[in-house]
Amino acid sequence: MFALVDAVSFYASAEKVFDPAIRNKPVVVLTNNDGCICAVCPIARKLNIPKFQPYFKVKGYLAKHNVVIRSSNYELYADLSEKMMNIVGRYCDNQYVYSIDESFLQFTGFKRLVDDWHEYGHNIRLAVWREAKLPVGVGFGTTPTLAKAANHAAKKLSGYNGVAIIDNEASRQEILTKMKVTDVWGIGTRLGKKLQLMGIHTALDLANCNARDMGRLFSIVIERTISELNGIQCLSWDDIKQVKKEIFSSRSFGKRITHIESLQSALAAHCNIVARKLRRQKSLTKRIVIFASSSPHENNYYKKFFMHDFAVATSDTCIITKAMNYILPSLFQPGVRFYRCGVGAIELETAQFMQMDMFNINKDKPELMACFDKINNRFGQGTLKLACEKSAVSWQMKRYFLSPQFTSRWRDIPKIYCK
DNA sequence: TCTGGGGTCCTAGGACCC
DNA sequence: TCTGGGGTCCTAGGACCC
Repeated sequence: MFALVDAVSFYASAEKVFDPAIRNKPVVVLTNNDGCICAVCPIARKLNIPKFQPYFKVKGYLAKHNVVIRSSNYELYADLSEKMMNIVGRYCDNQYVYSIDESFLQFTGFKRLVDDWHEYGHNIRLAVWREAKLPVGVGFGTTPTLAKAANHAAKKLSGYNGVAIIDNEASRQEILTKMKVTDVWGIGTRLGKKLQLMGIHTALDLANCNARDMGRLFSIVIERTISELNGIQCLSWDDIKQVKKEIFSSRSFGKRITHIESLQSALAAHCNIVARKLRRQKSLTKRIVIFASSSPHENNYYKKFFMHDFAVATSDTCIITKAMNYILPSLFQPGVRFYRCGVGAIELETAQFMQMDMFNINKDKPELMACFDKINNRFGQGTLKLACEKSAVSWQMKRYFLSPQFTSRWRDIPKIYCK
């Protein structure tokens, strides 16, 4: 048995945790640079506010309906996420945190312990609400894809009230019939349209297709999805938990950049993030890609990238940043109004089986990096950084509607007034 | 003033090699 | 004289997710 636990519009709910005044109001959260809407709370959803629309296009509509607007407060979300995951983790010895607000649980040998999954799911919901003030949905299923489907039912279909279970043919049919095919995990709008033309409208329609034929027609992904919808497990626990095959860090700037120093500062920050992520999943990279571009919405769209190969795979911030600095002059072009840049680690290998090079001395400093991580994890990211990262003032993202750093800054700590 | 997110994986097609 | 197989790697772009 699998379960998927995730929060109801996590970012919007997180904004409500320390601000009871907005709990009963429509709230939306914007992406970096206040670019698009990325989270819509259930109250705001009733106003038909579309997700991932540019903010400036719906500004007027939001103002008209007194919608509360917040910029993304990642410091806050990261803390609340950790808190939520710890609570959920108490209910299963086998948890995988899949994204900032989702975690998969795998229950093996729980038959004797749990005789009512429904009650168990509600216990999880109750605990998260009581301790973290976050609403979550819980979906149980015999495969990861069915757990995802049940989670969808728990949150979006009427009559489930936050918990849904697919553990027999009746419950499977009932839920899949009520789901649109595009609500299935792995089926997006593009594939959805093609399927509609084939007369496949609901999740059950899709489940009833021949997996092999559909696989030939589309891809291996859809083949696995169909099997999983039929209770045949294709995604093993190890698949879900698999380490990333590539790691990127990129961001658009708060304002356009025209100086090489600013670009260097931003790229150095991305090198740092990528290297940290590599170390966290115990990977090394053999090759990185460094890229920068102007805005695709403007004329003279400029877009460039460069690859760099390492003789010995690495996760060392200093080595990766050095490669970036080497590439930087070729990437930069005077006159271009840079809008975005980033760093990607591709071709990863596990740190456990490090392949050395006979003619190159390994310059990694694992002890230094371990110390670096320890200090930054304890005192906050950015406490220690390379000099060429400088400060982010020239390229920092716009966050006009930022809520206080309730959990990560002393002066923002919530205050309770007693009469 | 002028505005448009970020991350990961898969696939098709071409180049190249033996 | 002219034709033919099969594998790997690279790259751009597509698709999906939250």
